Amino acid sequence: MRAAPAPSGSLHVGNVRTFLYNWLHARHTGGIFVLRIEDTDTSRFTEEAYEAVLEDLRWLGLDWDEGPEVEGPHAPYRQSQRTQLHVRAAERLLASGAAYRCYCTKEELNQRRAEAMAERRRPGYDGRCYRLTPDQIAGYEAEGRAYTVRVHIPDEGEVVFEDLVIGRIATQLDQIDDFAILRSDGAPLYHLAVVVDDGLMEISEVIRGDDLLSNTPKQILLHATLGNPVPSFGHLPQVLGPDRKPLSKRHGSTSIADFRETGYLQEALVNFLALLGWGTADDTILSREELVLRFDISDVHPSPAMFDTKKLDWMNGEYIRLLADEDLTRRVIPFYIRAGLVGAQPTDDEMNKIAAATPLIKTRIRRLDEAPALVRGLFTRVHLDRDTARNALLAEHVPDLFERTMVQLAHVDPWTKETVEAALRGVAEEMALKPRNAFAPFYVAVSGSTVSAPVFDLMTLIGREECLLRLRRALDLSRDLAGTATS
RNA sequence: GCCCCCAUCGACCAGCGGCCUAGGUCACCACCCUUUCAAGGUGGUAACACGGGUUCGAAUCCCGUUGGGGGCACCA
Repeated sequence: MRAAPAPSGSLHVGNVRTFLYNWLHARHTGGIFVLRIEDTDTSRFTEEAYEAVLEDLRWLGLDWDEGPEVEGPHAPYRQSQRTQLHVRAAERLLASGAAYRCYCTKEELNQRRAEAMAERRRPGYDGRCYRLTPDQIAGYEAEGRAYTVRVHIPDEGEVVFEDLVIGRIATQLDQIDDFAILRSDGAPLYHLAVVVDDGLMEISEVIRGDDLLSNTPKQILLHATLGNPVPSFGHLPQVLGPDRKPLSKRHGSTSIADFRETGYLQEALVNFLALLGWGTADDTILSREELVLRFDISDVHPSPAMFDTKKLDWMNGEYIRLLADEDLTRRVIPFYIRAGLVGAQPTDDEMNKIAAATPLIKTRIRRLDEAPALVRGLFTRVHLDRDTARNALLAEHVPDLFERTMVQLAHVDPWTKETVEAALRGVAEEMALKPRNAFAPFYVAVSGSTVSAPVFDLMTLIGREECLLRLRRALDLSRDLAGTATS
């Protein structure tokens, strides 16, 4: 079995899902996975896009057996470098009489299409150049008129194939027009290019988006006239946005690069995407190995699936919790750097804090980019904004609480999480405060927010001196607020 | 306009004629745990689009309706 998904633009949720299903199918069946780049549309496929596609695929861990960089017996693997092969195939079809020259100009075609629409007929090509007499052809040639090359499709009969995910599809030939395979400037068109490449690369299974479903009979016909064995086809339904419309840029960014930047794990993304159109009765979290083992293309849902960010976020959190601390630390560092918490080259002291913070954030983040906010107080003396302070520090007992605690903390020895915690709990008990009232003020004093990593840990990590400083500052602010409030 | 595809909780999947009083997961709600926020635990709300057949029996098969999507290019 050989499969060759062919990205024709930058990687996003939709085409990565297609790519992943190809990959899973190939790995599951022990087949060969070929990567072919369809880069003939230079307006949307630049050299940077090419690099980005390879980088994204590597990041996702979707490796290919033949294709760019690894190469293989069917090189080149970039469609833009294969045009001679396509043109040669077209010439063969022309010579055999399966294809013919069409001298209609674009203007004529557009006009006839408009007329057909107005008369409620099919807007496709009417086949008139197929019926040209030798004299007419000679006339056009003498004029030096440009021509496209079209394949002739008979009106009688039907094309039938068994789609791997949808099932039996039958199409009447009168629904298919004589479509063009070569432009008047000699450039090969899409249908020709894929069919020729699939044939030459001995692709046996074509798994792609269902936007190509209606065009598949054309390609099957082409394969047949070219003398290729016809591959099996499997068409995947669209991925939908939250509004149930096909996912697109309108729905915000769906590019793989952006998911990476936002702190999604490739493991989670792969798992999640695999479940978009396929699934098992019970399990949701499935490792790459389990996916390969259990994935079956014939189990794929024929109906479109909606891309649900909430479930992705949950799953990403699950995968974060599954990581070893060292692994999570390594992955989260770039996010601390980008958030400005530490420099591009963290100091030893910073590295120690980062490592110590990992277990504190592990159950609290769903995306890596959420980490910095939880531990900001570890690295900087966060600003206390007055609204947060007013909510948390204005209560009557706060100044007393802080003062007593500061006295206790001054004597804590050694300075460990246990002793710090004991000091705070001691004061809380002494003042008969509920946990909420006893500890919330410290969160704000130390981290600037009530949403943060656990405060005993933070206090321990920033040290006695810094800790007392921040409490002092919060105490002053608390008194200041109380003063303004009463006056 | 013509052709094709699709249709189970809000979302993703399970279901391939009786195991269905329709199962799992996310989300949502409640409770428990708890130093904030989470994580974790327990429980709960919630669906076979509609109408006809076929059958002893239908979410599962057939037909139609409705709704959604795609295609009909000298785009890919």
